[in-house]
Amino acid sequence: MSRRGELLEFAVLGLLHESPMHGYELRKRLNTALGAFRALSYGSLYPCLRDLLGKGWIFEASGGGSDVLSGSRRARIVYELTADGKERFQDMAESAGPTSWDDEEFDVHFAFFARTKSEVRLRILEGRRSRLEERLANIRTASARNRERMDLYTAALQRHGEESAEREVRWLEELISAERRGIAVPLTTNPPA
Amino acid sequence: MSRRGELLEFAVLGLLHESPMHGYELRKRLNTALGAFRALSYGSLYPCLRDLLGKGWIFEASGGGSDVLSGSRRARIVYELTADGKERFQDMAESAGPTSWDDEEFDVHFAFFARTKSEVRLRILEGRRSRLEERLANIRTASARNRERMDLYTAALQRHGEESAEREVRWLEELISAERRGIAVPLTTNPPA
DNA sequence: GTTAGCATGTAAGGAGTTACATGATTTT
DNA sequence: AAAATCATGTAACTCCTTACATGCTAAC
Repeated sequence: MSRRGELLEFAVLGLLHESPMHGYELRKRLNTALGAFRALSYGSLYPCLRDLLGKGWIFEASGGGSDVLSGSRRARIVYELTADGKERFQDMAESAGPTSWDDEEFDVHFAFFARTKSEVRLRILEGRRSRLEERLANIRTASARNRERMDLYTAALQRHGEESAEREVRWLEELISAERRGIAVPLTTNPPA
Repeated sequence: MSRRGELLEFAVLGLLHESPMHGYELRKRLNTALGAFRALSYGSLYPCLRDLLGKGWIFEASGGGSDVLSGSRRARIVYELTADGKERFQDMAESAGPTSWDDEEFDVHFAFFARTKSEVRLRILEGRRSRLEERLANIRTASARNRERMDLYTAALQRHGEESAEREVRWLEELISAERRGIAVPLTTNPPA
């Protein structure tokens, strides 16, 4: 029992793998860095951390880091990965199942691609692409079938969704061909001025 | 009790407002036409229909429609809106609260804009825009703050999210200015060849 | 001095999925 | 003859949010 948020656990382990952190900051990173978890609440995060402790994948490293905690605010609990935790993270990053192309799971996997084998990266990128192409096909047959009886706004929404999916497919295509050529990551566009 | 899926109820009423339908088809339309409910299951839909019946907002109009049901497959249950149901739908379409700019709720509201007052449409479009601009601001400060310690893939994911949000803001801007000029819906792009 | 941000947690409940149960019809 | 699609429904379970509870510090 207690299959509490596999995906959330994966994301938390991944962020802690980069550097030790306390809960409050973890939440902020989950909300911004990762596309998934736009609005994750503490009511999910803290119980998740409790479970990870129980499993022995993280431990409390409260006062020890390079973090400046001179002015004492409320005692922050800094979490760090155990050896087991690092192993679990690698297992999760290395495994690509049919759920890995779901919107949220894809985002999380992608965010940790730097610690994923190239071969697995490729499988996930391709899986994601065919998932989106499936979606596109559905939208297209649906809008062909209902052409007449659909009002302008519904059509506009569908068209917008179609365009977004098309853009993501192109993005994936770039990433896939770069991956095949052994290049790390193509920068999507020129950086903001 | 039984505050079962306000949003789902709204969407179902909206689709039935267009034309009577049975559950199976309703699900398909919810999955394709509306951006939300990409993967709605029967386990959510049928209980929802049961509740709507209980509230007297829809009724079973099984054999009566213009639908061809010559070759009898399994008896389909076709639902239709009651007068109360139409009223409820109008109330919901007309009301714009702070939740109306959430991803899913926005999509559903937008899909039914044809039956929404122009003034309300404008409020929802503007609310959605500022929600997205808020999100953009968050992403930008976060990526400025972490510039160094972020690996290429995490950065690429964030950049992609940023671009998607930017595109949606531009899309909204077109819709808003068209709405102000009293034009119905600008076609987003040239139709597919 | 009061609002906003930092920081951690719990209990109750909402909204949905998965897996199950059933069976006809059309396509391959 | 097998597989896919049509069609309806229930029970158990999962994951997450909301609302609550607490208290300190920085900015306005």
